[in-house]
Amino acid sequence: MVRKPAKSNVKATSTRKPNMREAILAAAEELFSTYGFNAVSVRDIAQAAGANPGSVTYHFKTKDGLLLEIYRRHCGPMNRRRSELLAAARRVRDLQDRLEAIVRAYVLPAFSSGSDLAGGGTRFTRLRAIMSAEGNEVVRKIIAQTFDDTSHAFIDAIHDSLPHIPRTDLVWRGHFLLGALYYTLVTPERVSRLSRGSADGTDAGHAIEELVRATVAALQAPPLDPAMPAPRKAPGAVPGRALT
Amino acid sequence: MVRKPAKSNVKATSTRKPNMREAILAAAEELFSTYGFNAVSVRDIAQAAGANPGSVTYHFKTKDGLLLEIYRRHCGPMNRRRSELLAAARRVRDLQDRLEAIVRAYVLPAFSSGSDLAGGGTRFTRLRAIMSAEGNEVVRKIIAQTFDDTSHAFIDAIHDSLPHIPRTDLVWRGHFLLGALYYTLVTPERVSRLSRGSADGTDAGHAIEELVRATVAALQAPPLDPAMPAPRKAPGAVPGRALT
DNA sequence: TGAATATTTGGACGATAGTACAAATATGGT
DNA sequence: ACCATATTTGTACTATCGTCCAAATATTCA
Repeated sequence: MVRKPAKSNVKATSTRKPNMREAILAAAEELFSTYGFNAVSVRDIAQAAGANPGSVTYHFKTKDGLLLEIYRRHCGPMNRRRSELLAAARRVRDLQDRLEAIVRAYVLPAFSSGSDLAGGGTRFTRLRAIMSAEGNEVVRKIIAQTFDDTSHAFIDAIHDSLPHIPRTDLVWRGHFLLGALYYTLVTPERVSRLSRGSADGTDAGHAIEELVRATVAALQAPPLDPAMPAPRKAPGAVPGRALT
Repeated sequence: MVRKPAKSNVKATSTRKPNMREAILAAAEELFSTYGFNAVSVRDIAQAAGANPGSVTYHFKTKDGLLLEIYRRHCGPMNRRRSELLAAARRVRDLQDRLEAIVRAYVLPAFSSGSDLAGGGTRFTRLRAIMSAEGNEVVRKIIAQTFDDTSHAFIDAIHDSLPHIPRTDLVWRGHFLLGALYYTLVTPERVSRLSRGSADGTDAGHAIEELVRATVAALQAPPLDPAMPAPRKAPGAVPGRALT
Protein backbone atom coordinates (compact mmCIF):
# COMPACT_ATOMS: atom_id res chain seq x y z
CA MET A 1 0.00 0.00 0.00
CA VAL A 2 1.34 3.40 -0.92
CA ARG A 3 -1.36 5.90 -0.10
CA LYS A 4 -2.96 6.85 3.21
CA PRO A 5 -2.22 10.52 3.91
CA ALA A 6 -2.81 10.65 7.65
CA LYS A 7 -2.39 8.15 10.44
CA SER A 8 -5.56 6.27 9.39
CA ASN A 9 -8.65 6.69 11.51
CA VAL A 10 -9.61 3.04 11.47
CA LYS A 11 -8.18 2.47 14.89
CA ALA A 12 -9.94 1.64 18.08
CA THR A 13 -12.47 4.05 19.48
CA SER A 14 -11.03 3.57 22.94
CA THR A 15 -7.43 3.09 23.96
CA ARG A 16 -7.88 -0.58 24.70
CA LYS A 17 -9.67 -2.90 22.32
CA PRO A 18 -12.00 -5.28 24.09
CA ASN A 19 -11.91 -7.64 21.12
CA MET A 20 -8.86 -7.42 18.95
CA ARG A 21 -10.14 -10.01 16.52
CA GLU A 22 -13.03 -7.78 15.53
CA ALA A 23 -10.76 -4.76 15.25
CA ILE A 24 -8.52 -6.63 12.84
CA LEU A 25 -11.50 -7.75 10.79
CA ALA A 26 -12.84 -4.22 10.60
CA ALA A 27 -9.50 -2.75 9.63
CA ALA A 28 -8.90 -5.40 7.00
CA GLU A 29 -12.37 -4.87 5.55
CA GLU A 30 -11.80 -1.15 5.27
CA LEU A 31 -8.33 -1.42 3.76
CA PHE A 32 -9.11 -4.26 1.35
CA SER A 33 -12.23 -2.52 0.10
CA THR A 34 -10.28 0.67 -0.50
CA TYR A 35 -6.96 -0.46 -1.94
CA GLY A 36 -7.60 -4.05 -2.94
CA PHE A 37 -6.26 -7.28 -1.52
CA ASN A 38 -2.85 -7.23 -3.14
CA ALA A 39 -2.01 -3.64 -2.25
CA VAL A 40 -2.57 -4.09 1.48
CA SER A 41 -0.10 -5.89 3.69
CA VAL A 42 -0.75 -7.78 6.89
CA ARG A 43 1.34 -5.16 8.64
CA ASP A 44 -0.89 -2.39 7.30
CA ILE A 45 -3.91 -4.14 8.72
CA ALA A 46 -2.30 -4.77 12.07
CA GLN A 47 -1.25 -1.15 12.40
CA ALA A 48 -4.69 0.13 11.45
CA ALA A 49 -6.24 -2.16 14.05
CA GLY A 50 -3.69 -1.23 16.68
CA ALA A 51 -2.54 -4.82 16.82
CA ASN A 52 0.64 -6.74 16.36
CA PRO A 53 1.27 -8.40 13.00
CA GLY A 54 1.61 -11.71 14.78
CA SER A 55 -1.90 -11.33 16.13
CA VAL A 56 -3.29 -11.45 12.64
CA THR A 57 -1.55 -14.75 12.02
CA TYR A 58 -2.81 -16.06 15.34
CA HIS A 59 -6.46 -15.30 14.66
CA PHE A 60 -6.71 -16.01 10.95
CA LYS A 61 -3.66 -18.12 10.17
CA THR A 62 -3.07 -16.54 6.74
CA LYS A 63 -3.95 -13.41 4.82
CA ASP A 64 -6.31 -15.49 2.70
CA GLY A 65 -7.96 -16.76 5.85
CA LEU A 66 -8.63 -13.23 6.92
CA LEU A 67 -10.31 -12.43 3.63
CA LEU A 68 -12.32 -15.63 3.87
CA GLU A 69 -13.58 -14.72 7.32
CA ILE A 70 -14.72 -11.30 6.09
CA TYR A 71 -16.80 -12.99 3.43
CA ARG A 72 -18.21 -15.48 5.90
CA ARG A 73 -19.32 -12.62 8.07
CA HIS A 74 -21.29 -10.81 5.39
CA CYS A 75 -22.52 -13.34 2.88
CA GLY A 76 -24.96 -15.02 5.21
CA PRO A 77 -26.83 -11.96 6.49
CA MET A 78 -26.79 -10.32 3.08
CA ASN A 79 -28.29 -13.27 1.27
CA ARG A 80 -30.79 -13.79 4.05
CA ARG A 81 -31.95 -10.21 3.74
CA ARG A 82 -32.13 -10.57 -0.01
CA SER A 83 -34.29 -13.66 0.28
CA GLU A 84 -36.66 -11.89 2.64
CA LEU A 85 -37.01 -8.87 0.39
CA LEU A 86 -37.37 -11.09 -2.67
CA ALA A 87 -40.13 -13.12 -1.06
CA ALA A 88 -41.99 -9.92 -0.21
CA ALA A 89 -41.42 -8.57 -3.71
CA ARG A 90 -42.91 -11.67 -5.33
CA ARG A 91 -46.15 -11.00 -3.51
CA VAL A 92 -46.60 -7.60 -5.15
CA ARG A 93 -49.62 -7.70 -7.46
CA ASP A 94 -48.89 -5.07 -10.08
CA LEU A 95 -46.35 -6.41 -12.56
CA GLN A 96 -44.43 -3.19 -12.99
CA ASP A 97 -44.28 -2.62 -9.24
CA ARG A 98 -43.28 -6.21 -8.67
CA LEU A 99 -40.36 -6.01 -11.08
CA GLU A 100 -39.16 -2.85 -9.41
CA ALA A 101 -39.48 -4.46 -5.99
CA ILE A 102 -37.45 -7.43 -7.14
CA VAL A 103 -34.64 -5.24 -8.41
CA ARG A 104 -34.76 -3.25 -5.20
CA ALA A 105 -34.57 -6.46 -3.21
CA TYR A 106 -31.35 -7.27 -5.00
CA VAL A 107 -29.79 -3.82 -4.75
CA LEU A 108 -30.75 -2.65 -1.27
CA PRO A 109 -28.86 -5.24 0.80
CA ALA A 110 -25.75 -4.37 -1.17
CA PHE A 111 -25.84 -0.86 0.22
CA SER A 112 -26.83 -1.40 3.83
CA SER A 113 -26.23 -4.82 5.26
CA GLY A 114 -27.93 -6.33 8.29
CA SER A 115 -26.97 -5.00 11.68
CA ASP A 116 -23.78 -3.29 10.64
CA LEU A 117 -23.13 0.35 11.29
CA ALA A 118 -23.26 3.00 8.58
CA GLY A 119 -21.62 1.99 5.36
CA GLY A 120 -21.19 -1.65 6.34
CA GLY A 121 -22.97 -3.08 3.36
CA THR A 122 -21.43 -0.54 1.06
CA ARG A 123 -17.99 -1.43 2.26
CA PHE A 124 -18.47 -5.12 1.70
CA THR A 125 -19.98 -4.64 -1.74
CA ARG A 126 -17.06 -2.42 -2.67
CA LEU A 127 -14.80 -5.20 -1.48
CA ARG A 128 -16.62 -7.70 -3.67
CA ALA A 129 -16.26 -5.35 -6.62
CA ILE A 130 -12.52 -5.02 -6.19
CA MET A 131 -12.10 -8.73 -5.64
CA SER A 132 -14.01 -9.58 -8.79
CA ALA A 133 -11.74 -7.24 -10.72
CA GLU A 134 -8.57 -8.64 -9.22
CA GLY A 135 -9.79 -12.14 -9.97
CA ASN A 136 -9.04 -13.31 -6.44
CA GLU A 137 -8.88 -17.08 -6.19
CA VAL A 138 -10.13 -17.46 -2.63
CA VAL A 139 -13.14 -15.33 -3.39
CA ARG A 140 -14.07 -17.22 -6.52
CA LYS A 141 -14.65 -20.35 -4.49
CA ILE A 142 -16.78 -18.81 -1.76
CA ILE A 143 -18.77 -16.90 -4.37
CA ALA A 144 -19.63 -20.04 -6.28
CA GLN A 145 -20.88 -21.68 -3.09
CA THR A 146 -22.77 -18.75 -1.64
CA PHE A 147 -24.29 -16.69 -4.37
CA ASP A 148 -25.37 -19.23 -6.93
CA ASP A 149 -28.71 -20.09 -5.36
CA THR A 150 -29.64 -16.51 -4.61
CA SER A 151 -28.75 -15.42 -8.11
CA HIS A 152 -30.88 -18.09 -9.70
CA ALA A 153 -33.77 -17.13 -7.46
CA PHE A 154 -33.56 -13.54 -8.67
CA ILE A 155 -33.35 -14.47 -12.32
CA ASP A 156 -36.32 -16.77 -11.83
CA ALA A 157 -38.35 -14.03 -10.16
CA ILE A 158 -37.53 -11.58 -12.92
CA HIS A 159 -38.40 -14.16 -15.53
CA ASP A 160 -41.78 -14.70 -13.90
CA SER A 161 -42.50 -10.98 -14.20
CA LEU A 162 -41.24 -10.81 -17.78
CA PRO A 163 -42.18 -14.17 -19.29
CA HIS A 164 -41.96 -12.92 -22.87
CA ILE A 165 -38.25 -12.15 -22.56
CA PRO A 166 -35.83 -15.06 -22.99
CA ARG A 167 -33.84 -16.03 -19.93
CA THR A 168 -30.66 -15.44 -21.88
CA ASP A 169 -31.33 -11.74 -22.17
CA LEU A 170 -32.38 -11.46 -18.55
CA VAL A 171 -29.15 -13.11 -17.42
CA TRP A 172 -27.16 -10.57 -19.41
CA ARG A 173 -29.13 -7.68 -18.00
CA GLY A 174 -28.74 -8.96 -14.48
CA HIS A 175 -25.04 -9.17 -15.19
CA PHE A 176 -25.05 -5.55 -16.29
CA LEU A 177 -26.89 -4.56 -13.13
CA LEU A 178 -24.18 -6.05 -10.99
CA GLY A 179 -21.50 -4.35 -13.04
CA ALA A 180 -23.20 -0.99 -12.68
CA LEU A 181 -23.65 -1.56 -8.96
CA TYR A 182 -20.02 -2.49 -8.47
CA TYR A 183 -18.69 0.39 -10.49
CA THR A 184 -20.87 2.86 -8.65
CA LEU A 185 -19.38 1.78 -5.36
CA VAL A 186 -15.84 1.59 -6.63
CA THR A 187 -15.70 5.02 -8.21
CA PRO A 188 -14.32 7.21 -5.47
CA GLU A 189 -15.65 10.65 -6.36
CA ARG A 190 -19.17 9.26 -6.06
CA VAL A 191 -18.60 6.85 -3.24
CA SER A 192 -17.02 9.45 -1.01
CA ARG A 193 -20.21 11.42 -0.97
CA LEU A 194 -22.22 8.24 -1.08
CA SER A 195 -21.19 7.01 2.32
CA ARG A 196 -21.51 10.42 3.92
CA GLY A 197 -25.22 11.02 3.53
CA SER A 198 -27.33 12.05 6.48
CA ALA A 199 -27.14 9.08 8.84
CA ASP A 200 -27.62 6.15 6.45
CA GLY A 201 -26.76 8.08 3.33
CA THR A 202 -29.25 10.20 1.46
CA ASP A 203 -26.99 10.29 -1.57
CA ALA A 204 -26.69 6.54 -1.51
CA GLY A 205 -30.46 6.54 -1.66
CA HIS A 206 -30.34 8.63 -4.78
CA ALA A 207 -27.83 6.31 -6.38
CA ILE A 208 -30.07 3.36 -5.61
CA GLU A 209 -33.09 5.05 -7.15
CA GLU A 210 -31.16 5.85 -10.31
CA LEU A 211 -29.85 2.31 -10.53
CA VAL A 212 -33.25 0.72 -9.95
CA ARG A 213 -34.93 2.97 -12.49
CA ALA A 214 -32.33 2.27 -15.15
CA THR A 215 -32.28 -1.46 -14.46
CA VAL A 216 -36.03 -1.90 -14.60
CA ALA A 217 -36.09 -0.17 -17.97
CA ALA A 218 -33.21 -2.30 -19.21
CA LEU A 219 -34.90 -5.50 -18.11
CA GLN A 220 -38.10 -4.54 -19.92
CA ALA A 221 -36.35 -3.79 -23.20
CA PRO A 222 -37.50 -5.93 -26.11
CA PRO A 223 -35.34 -9.03 -26.45
CA LEU A 224 -32.60 -9.27 -29.01
CA ASP A 225 -33.77 -10.51 -32.39
CA PRO A 226 -32.96 -14.23 -32.27
CA ALA A 227 -32.43 -14.25 -36.06
CA MET A 228 -29.23 -12.21 -35.84
CA PRO A 229 -25.66 -13.22 -36.61
CA ALA A 230 -26.70 -15.57 -33.81
CA PRO A 231 -24.63 -17.73 -31.47
CA ARG A 232 -22.96 -19.63 -34.28
CA LYS A 233 -20.99 -22.04 -32.20
CA ALA A 234 -21.25 -22.04 -28.44
CA PRO A 235 -24.74 -22.52 -27.03
CA GLY A 236 -23.22 -21.92 -23.61
CA ALA A 237 -21.99 -18.45 -24.43
CA VAL A 238 -24.20 -17.18 -21.65
CA PRO A 239 -23.48 -19.38 -18.68
CA GLY A 240 -26.02 -20.29 -16.05
CA ARG A 241 -24.14 -18.43 -13.38
CA ALA A 242 -24.88 -14.74 -13.26
CA LEU A 243 -25.34 -11.95 -10.74
CA THR A 244 -22.38 -13.27 -8.80
CA MET B 1 1.49 -13.12 -9.06
CA VAL B 2 0.51 -16.59 -7.95
CA ARG B 3 -1.44 -18.12 -10.77
CA LYS B 4 -0.40 -19.00 -14.31
CA PRO B 5 -0.65 -22.78 -14.82
CA ALA B 6 1.67 -23.25 -17.78
CA LYS B 7 4.75 -21.45 -18.98
CA SER B 8 2.67 -18.53 -20.31
CA ASN B 9 2.16 -18.24 -24.02
CA VAL B 10 2.69 -14.51 -24.16
CA LYS B 11 6.21 -14.93 -25.42
CA ALA B 12 7.64 -14.04 -28.74
CA THR B 13 6.29 -15.65 -31.84
CA SER B 14 9.80 -16.19 -33.11
CA THR B 15 12.88 -17.09 -31.13
CA ARG B 16 14.44 -13.64 -31.44
CA LYS B 17 12.44 -10.54 -30.80
CA PRO B 18 13.09 -7.78 -33.30
CA ASN B 19 11.77 -5.17 -30.89
CA MET B 20 12.03 -6.03 -27.26
CA ARG B 21 10.34 -2.83 -26.17
CA GLU B 22 7.14 -3.86 -27.92
CA ALA B 23 7.33 -7.36 -26.51
CA ILE B 24 7.58 -5.99 -22.99
CA LEU B 25 4.63 -3.68 -23.59
CA ALA B 26 2.52 -6.52 -24.94
CA ALA B 27 3.40 -8.83 -22.07
CA ALA B 28 2.72 -6.14 -19.49
CA GLU B 29 -0.61 -5.34 -21.07
CA GLU B 30 -1.66 -8.95 -21.00
CA LEU B 31 -0.54 -9.59 -17.44
CA PHE B 32 -1.83 -6.33 -15.97
CA SER B 33 -5.21 -6.77 -17.60
CA THR B 34 -5.47 -10.31 -16.25
CA TYR B 35 -4.10 -10.12 -12.73
CA GLY B 36 -4.05 -6.39 -12.00
CA PHE B 37 -1.17 -4.01 -11.54
CA ASN B 38 -0.23 -4.93 -7.99
CA ALA B 39 -0.25 -8.68 -8.49
CA VAL B 40 2.22 -8.63 -11.38
CA SER B 41 5.91 -8.06 -10.83
CA VAL B 42 8.41 -6.55 -13.21
CA ARG B 43 10.12 -9.93 -13.27
CA ASP B 44 6.87 -11.60 -14.35
CA ILE B 45 6.62 -9.21 -17.24
CA ALA B 46 10.22 -9.63 -18.26
CA GLN B 47 9.93 -13.39 -18.23
CA ALA B 48 6.73 -13.35 -20.26
CA ALA B 49 8.40 -11.08 -22.81
CA GLY B 50 11.55 -13.17 -22.88
CA ALA B 51 13.52 -10.21 -21.65
CA ASN B 52 15.76 -9.35 -18.77
CA PRO B 53 14.25 -7.53 -15.78
CA GLY B 54 16.81 -4.80 -16.26
CA SER B 55 15.53 -4.23 -19.76
CA VAL B 56 12.20 -3.14 -18.41
CA THR B 57 13.86 -0.52 -16.27
CA TYR B 58 15.94 0.60 -19.20
CA HIS B 59 12.99 1.18 -21.52
CA PHE B 60 10.40 2.46 -19.07
CA LYS B 61 12.37 3.58 -16.04
CA THR B 62 9.73 2.44 -13.52
CA LYS B 63 6.78 0.08 -13.30
CA ASP B 64 4.48 3.08 -13.27
CA GLY B 65 6.15 4.36 -16.42
CA LEU B 66 5.38 1.09 -18.13
CA LEU B 67 1.71 1.37 -17.22
CA LEU B 68 1.68 4.95 -18.38
CA GLU B 69 3.11 4.01 -21.76
CA ILE B 70 0.42 1.36 -22.24
CA TYR B 71 -2.23 3.99 -21.67
CA ARG B 72 -0.52 6.41 -24.02
CA ARG B 73 -0.58 3.77 -26.70
CA HIS B 74 -4.29 3.09 -26.56
CA CYS B 75 -6.06 6.22 -25.39
CA GLY B 76 -5.35 8.25 -28.48
CA PRO B 77 -6.56 5.79 -31.14
CA MET B 78 -9.52 4.73 -29.03
CA ASN B 79 -10.82 8.23 -28.46
CA ARG B 80 -10.19 9.13 -32.08
CA ARG B 81 -12.26 6.17 -33.20
CA ARG B 82 -14.96 7.12 -30.74
CA SER B 83 -15.09 10.65 -32.05
CA GLU B 84 -15.43 9.41 -35.61
CA LEU B 85 -18.23 7.03 -34.77
CA LEU B 86 -19.94 9.65 -32.63
CA ALA B 87 -19.83 12.21 -35.42
CA ALA B 88 -21.39 9.68 -37.76
CA ALA B 89 -24.00 8.73 -35.18
CA ARG B 90 -25.10 12.34 -34.70
CA ARG B 91 -25.99 12.51 -38.38
CA VAL B 92 -28.53 9.69 -38.06
CA ARG B 93 -32.03 11.07 -38.68
CA ASP B 94 -34.31 8.75 -36.73
CA LEU B 95 -34.09 9.55 -33.04
CA GLN B 96 -34.23 5.97 -31.81
CA ASP B 97 -31.65 4.88 -34.33
CA ARG B 98 -29.46 7.83 -33.48
CA LEU B 99 -29.46 7.05 -29.79
CA GLU B 100 -28.54 3.47 -30.51
CA ALA B 101 -25.77 4.60 -32.83
CA ILE B 102 -24.38 6.90 -30.16
CA VAL B 103 -24.27 4.12 -27.60
CA ARG B 104 -22.67 1.85 -30.14
CA ALA B 105 -20.09 4.51 -30.90
CA TYR B 106 -19.13 4.47 -27.26
CA VAL B 107 -19.10 0.72 -26.79
CA LEU B 108 -17.56 -0.55 -30.02
CA PRO B 109 -14.07 0.95 -29.69
CA ALA B 110 -13.85 -0.55 -26.23
CA PHE B 111 -14.04 -4.01 -27.76
CA SER B 112 -11.88 -3.71 -30.85
CA SER B 113 -9.38 -0.91 -30.92
CA GLY B 114 -7.78 0.63 -33.96
CA SER B 115 -5.20 -1.42 -35.79
CA ASP B 116 -4.55 -3.91 -33.05
CA LEU B 117 -4.85 -7.63 -33.53
CA ALA B 118 -7.74 -9.63 -32.14
CA GLY B 119 -8.63 -8.79 -28.58
CA GLY B 120 -6.52 -5.65 -28.45
CA GLY B 121 -9.29 -3.31 -27.51
CA THR B 122 -10.82 -5.86 -25.19
CA ARG B 123 -7.54 -6.29 -23.40
CA PHE B 124 -7.06 -2.59 -22.84
CA THR B 125 -10.61 -2.08 -21.65
CA ARG B 126 -10.18 -4.95 -19.23
CA LEU B 127 -7.05 -3.23 -18.02
CA ARG B 128 -8.94 0.00 -17.50
CA ALA B 129 -11.59 -1.89 -15.57
CA ILE B 130 -9.10 -3.46 -13.19
CA MET B 131 -7.24 -0.20 -12.75
CA SER B 132 -10.41 1.66 -11.84
CA ALA B 133 -11.17 -1.00 -9.25
CA GLU B 134 -7.68 -0.92 -7.79
CA GLY B 135 -7.86 2.87 -7.68
CA ASN B 136 -4.48 3.21 -9.35
CA GLU B 137 -2.98 6.65 -8.86
CA VAL B 138 -1.08 6.89 -12.13
CA VAL B 139 -4.16 5.99 -14.09
CA ARG B 140 -6.38 8.51 -12.35
CA LYS B 141 -4.27 11.32 -13.73
CA ILE B 142 -4.11 10.18 -17.32
CA ILE B 143 -7.83 9.40 -17.25
CA ALA B 144 -8.71 12.89 -16.15
CA GLN B 145 -6.66 14.36 -18.99
CA THR B 146 -7.73 12.01 -21.73
CA PHE B 147 -11.30 10.96 -21.25
CA ASP B 148 -12.99 14.05 -19.94
CA ASP B 149 -13.66 15.69 -23.31
CA THR B 150 -14.83 12.52 -24.97
CA SER B 151 -17.16 11.72 -22.11
CA HIS B 152 -18.77 15.12 -22.19
CA ALA B 153 -19.24 14.84 -25.92
CA PHE B 154 -21.12 11.60 -25.46
CA ILE B 155 -23.31 12.90 -22.69
CA ASP B 156 -24.06 15.93 -24.83
CA ALA B 157 -24.98 13.78 -27.80
CA ILE B 158 -27.25 11.62 -25.70
CA HIS B 159 -28.85 14.69 -24.18
CA ASP B 160 -29.59 16.04 -27.65
CA SER B 161 -31.42 12.84 -28.49
CA LEU B 162 -33.29 12.79 -25.18
CA PRO B 163 -33.89 16.44 -24.34
CA HIS B 164 -36.71 15.71 -21.92
CA ILE B 165 -34.45 13.76 -19.56
CA PRO B 166 -32.33 15.76 -17.12
CA ARG B 167 -28.60 15.62 -17.64
CA THR B 168 -28.21 14.32 -14.11
CA ASP B 169 -30.03 11.10 -14.92
CA LEU B 170 -28.16 10.66 -18.18
CA VAL B 171 -24.83 11.00 -16.40
CA TRP B 172 -25.84 8.29 -13.98
CA ARG B 173 -26.98 5.99 -16.77
CA GLY B 174 -23.78 6.59 -18.67
CA HIS B 175 -21.94 5.67 -15.52
CA PHE B 176 -23.91 2.45 -15.29
CA LEU B 177 -23.08 1.68 -18.90
CA LEU B 178 -19.39 1.90 -18.20
CA GLY B 179 -19.75 -0.27 -15.13
CA ALA B 180 -21.63 -2.92 -17.07
CA LEU B 181 -19.05 -2.78 -19.85
CA TYR B 182 -16.16 -3.13 -17.43
CA TYR B 183 -17.72 -5.96 -15.51
CA THR B 184 -18.54 -7.84 -18.69
CA LEU B 185 -14.90 -7.78 -19.70
CA VAL B 186 -13.56 -8.55 -16.26
CA THR B 187 -15.71 -11.59 -15.60
CA PRO B 188 -13.60 -14.45 -16.81
CA GLU B 189 -16.16 -17.12 -17.65
CA ARG B 190 -17.67 -14.76 -20.17
CA VAL B 191 -14.53 -13.10 -21.39
CA SER B 192 -12.82 -16.35 -22.17
CA ARG B 193 -15.42 -17.15 -24.77
CA LEU B 194 -15.67 -13.51 -25.67
CA SER B 195 -12.20 -13.20 -27.10
CA ARG B 196 -12.40 -16.48 -28.97
CA GLY B 197 -15.16 -15.71 -31.42
CA SER B 198 -14.75 -16.42 -35.09
CA ALA B 199 -12.08 -14.01 -36.24
CA ASP B 200 -13.14 -10.81 -34.49
CA GLY B 201 -15.37 -12.48 -31.96
CA THR B 202 -18.93 -13.44 -32.68
CA ASP B 203 -19.65 -13.85 -29.00
CA ALA B 204 -18.19 -10.44 -28.28
CA GLY B 205 -20.62 -9.21 -30.88
CA HIS B 206 -23.46 -10.77 -28.95
CA ALA B 207 -22.32 -9.17 -25.72
CA ILE B 208 -22.18 -5.80 -27.45
CA GLU B 209 -25.70 -6.19 -28.79
CA GLU B 210 -27.04 -7.10 -25.38
CA LEU B 211 -25.25 -4.19 -23.79
CA VAL B 212 -26.44 -1.69 -26.39
CA ARG B 213 -29.99 -2.88 -26.19
CA ALA B 214 -30.08 -2.70 -22.42
CA THR B 215 -28.38 0.68 -22.31
CA VAL B 216 -30.65 2.32 -24.85
CA ALA B 217 -33.64 1.19 -22.85
CA ALA B 218 -32.09 2.44 -19.62
CA LEU B 219 -31.33 5.83 -21.15
CA GLN B 220 -34.89 6.20 -22.34
CA ALA B 221 -36.41 5.42 -18.97
CA PRO B 222 -38.53 8.20 -17.48
CA PRO B 223 -36.46 10.47 -15.26
CA LEU B 224 -36.50 10.18 -11.52
CA ASP B 225 -39.20 12.24 -9.86
CA PRO B 226 -37.35 15.42 -8.87
CA ALA B 227 -39.67 15.86 -5.85
CA MET B 228 -38.19 12.93 -4.00
CA PRO B 229 -36.19 12.83 -0.76
CA ALA B 230 -34.07 14.97 -3.06
CA PRO B 231 -30.40 15.95 -2.88
CA ARG B 232 -30.73 17.53 0.55
CA LYS B 233 -27.23 18.83 0.89
CA ALA B 234 -24.72 18.32 -1.86
CA PRO B 235 -25.71 19.76 -5.22
CA GLY B 236 -22.58 18.14 -6.64
CA ALA B 237 -23.64 14.64 -5.74
CA VAL B 238 -23.47 13.80 -9.41
CA PRO B 239 -20.19 15.21 -10.61
CA GLY B 240 -19.60 16.50 -14.07
CA ARG B 241 -17.14 13.80 -14.82
CA ALA B 242 -18.68 10.56 -15.96
CA LEU B 243 -18.03 7.78 -18.40
CA THR B 244 -14.42 7.74 -17.42
C1' DT C 1 36.27 -0.93 -40.19
C1' DG C 2 36.13 1.66 -36.05
C1' DA C 3 34.09 4.66 -32.98
C1' DA C 4 29.82 6.16 -30.87
C1' DT C 5 25.64 4.82 -29.27
C1' DA C 6 21.85 1.70 -27.93
C1' DT C 7 20.54 -2.24 -25.78
C1' DT C 8 20.93 -6.40 -22.99
C1' DT C 9 22.77 -8.86 -19.23
C1' DG C 10 23.45 -10.60 -14.56
C1' DG C 11 23.99 -9.45 -10.20
C1' DA C 12 23.33 -6.56 -6.30
C1' DC C 13 20.95 -3.26 -3.15
C1' DG C 14 17.69 -2.11 0.54
C1' DA C 15 12.83 -2.57 1.52
C1' DT C 16 9.04 -5.11 2.39
C1' DA C 17 6.26 -9.19 1.86
C1' DG C 18 3.83 -13.44 4.51
C1' DT C 19 4.47 -16.44 7.99
C1' DA C 20 6.46 -18.91 12.13
C1' DC C 21 7.70 -19.27 16.90
C1' DA C 22 9.19 -18.75 21.63
C1' DA C 23 8.65 -15.74 25.34
C1' DA C 24 5.71 -12.53 27.75
C1' DT C 25 1.30 -11.27 29.35
C1' DA C 26 -3.78 -11.39 30.11
C1' DT C 27 -7.77 -14.04 31.29
C1' DG C 28 -11.03 -17.07 33.55
C1' DG C 29 -12.44 -20.86 36.42
C1' DT C 30 -11.75 -23.23 40.87
C1' DA D 1 -3.94 -17.52 44.80
C1' DC D 2 -3.17 -20.84 41.38
C1' DC D 3 -3.04 -23.09 37.19
C1' DA D 4 -4.49 -23.82 32.44
C1' DT D 5 -5.51 -21.55 28.58
C1' DA D 6 -5.94 -17.64 25.37
C1' DT D 7 -3.88 -13.91 23.51
C1' DT D 8 -0.27 -10.57 22.50
C1' DT D 9 4.43 -9.36 21.61
C1' DG D 10 8.89 -9.09 19.47
C1' DT D 11 11.71 -10.99 16.47
C1' DA D 12 13.48 -13.75 12.86
C1' DC D 13 13.22 -16.33 8.68
C1' DT D 14 13.02 -16.72 3.75
C1' DA D 15 11.17 -14.94 -0.51
C1' DT D 16 10.31 -11.47 -3.55
C1' DC D 17 9.69 -6.75 -4.55
C1' DG D 18 11.29 -2.33 -7.56
C1' DT D 19 15.25 -0.31 -8.88
C1' DC D 20 20.06 0.43 -9.85
C1' DC D 21 24.59 -0.27 -12.15
C1' DA D 22 28.79 -1.79 -14.37
C1' DA D 23 30.14 -4.91 -17.76
C1' DA D 24 29.02 -7.31 -22.00
C1' DT D 25 26.99 -7.22 -26.40
C1' DA D 26 24.47 -5.34 -30.59
C1' DT D 27 23.60 -1.74 -33.64
C1' DT D 28 24.40 2.29 -36.39
C1' DC D 29 26.78 5.45 -39.21
C1' DA D 30 30.93 8.20 -40.67
